[in-house]
Amino acid sequence: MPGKSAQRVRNPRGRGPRLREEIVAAARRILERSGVEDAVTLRATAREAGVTAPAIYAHFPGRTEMIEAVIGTAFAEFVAAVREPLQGVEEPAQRLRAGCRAYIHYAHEHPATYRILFTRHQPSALPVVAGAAAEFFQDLVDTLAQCGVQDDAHVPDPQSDAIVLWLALHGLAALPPAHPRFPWPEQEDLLDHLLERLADIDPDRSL
Amino acid sequence: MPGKSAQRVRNPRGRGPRLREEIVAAARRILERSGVEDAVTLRATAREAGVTAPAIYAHFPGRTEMIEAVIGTAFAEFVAAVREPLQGVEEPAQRLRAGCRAYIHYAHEHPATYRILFTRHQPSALPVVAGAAAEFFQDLVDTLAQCGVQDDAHVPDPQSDAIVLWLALHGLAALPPAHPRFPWPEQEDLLDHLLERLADIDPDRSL
DNA sequence: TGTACATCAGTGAACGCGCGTTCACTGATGTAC
DNA sequence: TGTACATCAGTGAACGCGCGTTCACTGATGTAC
Repeated sequence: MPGKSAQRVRNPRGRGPRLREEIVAAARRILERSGVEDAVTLRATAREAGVTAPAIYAHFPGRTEMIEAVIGTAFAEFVAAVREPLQGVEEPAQRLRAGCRAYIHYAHEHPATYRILFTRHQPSALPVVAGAAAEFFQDLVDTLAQCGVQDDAHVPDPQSDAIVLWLALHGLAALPPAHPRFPWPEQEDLLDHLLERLADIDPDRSL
Repeated sequence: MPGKSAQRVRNPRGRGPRLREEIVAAARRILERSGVEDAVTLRATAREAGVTAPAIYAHFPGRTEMIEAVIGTAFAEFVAAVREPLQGVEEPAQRLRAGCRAYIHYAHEHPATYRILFTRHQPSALPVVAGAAAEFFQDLVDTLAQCGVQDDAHVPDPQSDAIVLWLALHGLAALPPAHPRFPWPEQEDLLDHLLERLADIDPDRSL
């Protein structure tokens, strides 16, 4: 009854819990392949993992909790992906640009995952999610503050500026894929323009 | 078999097509009530409309087309809602502010509808949608151009500025509802800040 | 004015399907004696 | 070293449900004669 292709070998004695990770990974593959959360059924996930449906109940109380686990894992991965390219970059403007690029890049590489993280009807109550969002945002505020945005007619306010920047980033991540017939400019150009307007950072395509 | 509450009376002879509108209206109620598109099943919509499921096939080839009709109707309503408050307002900055407020207002009053219009996996191929989006955006460009954004270190570029403004508006419309645990500032303040940064418009709470 | 008839706006029963979940079970494997 | 036994990692069959869609039908109503 499991997937014909998989030919999964049963986990050895102590290693049962390993299936949990395989289930989450399978669910994430289905999510990205189909693009929609409701394709991630318990049965489809079991098939993808090469296991029968009831086997999932050894690791999750039900489908709801399985999907919550997917969200938690994905959010952690997202935050890591946005942070990773900052390693070793010192100059604030370059840090900001690198982080924003990574944000957009992740969203376009994993559109369905991004959507489940940031556009869901039922927001996840997972502490992981709230924590990760706060962490990500604090990074943004700090970097922006280091950039020392100077606007003549404007009192510096990194907190509010960071929020507006995040809002625009989300727009850039989410809107073009949802309205592909609209004549969007190049993503890179849009990001440059956005950073210029919102963080006073000159375009720099060197990175 | 129809909904107990409805007690619908059958349409008179020539007025069969009226049911089409009732079906779309019923589907939109279910969409907003549930928050998710996949709750808008053919059977649930029929129940809500006070009709049996097969009756829908007289007006739509299937569920897919029924949902497309919902999207088309909703998009037209959205564009009208954003335009309506501009009537009679002449001053460009006030026009821009009024339009943006209406945008955000619509999104928060009809979150599920906004989501289906702007965050769908499968973008609608309806010409209505592409047309309405283009129309809405052209308004934004024109108004922004009339505002005559002046930035010292910046060549005016209403087209790009309008896009960035739209991206941020979308963020403001979509992100706070999806992450309610994040400590967002007041919507109005955020919108003010956003317009100040992206359109050089001073906060004016008079309107 | 009366009646046969066509049409219109639906109904009611049925189909096959995939779903989430429950339950009793199985067979390999480590452990105790 | 051999064997009984407990445990672990699952399987297989079954349930009731709501779904999209098809099909034959019905009953009210306007129209032709």
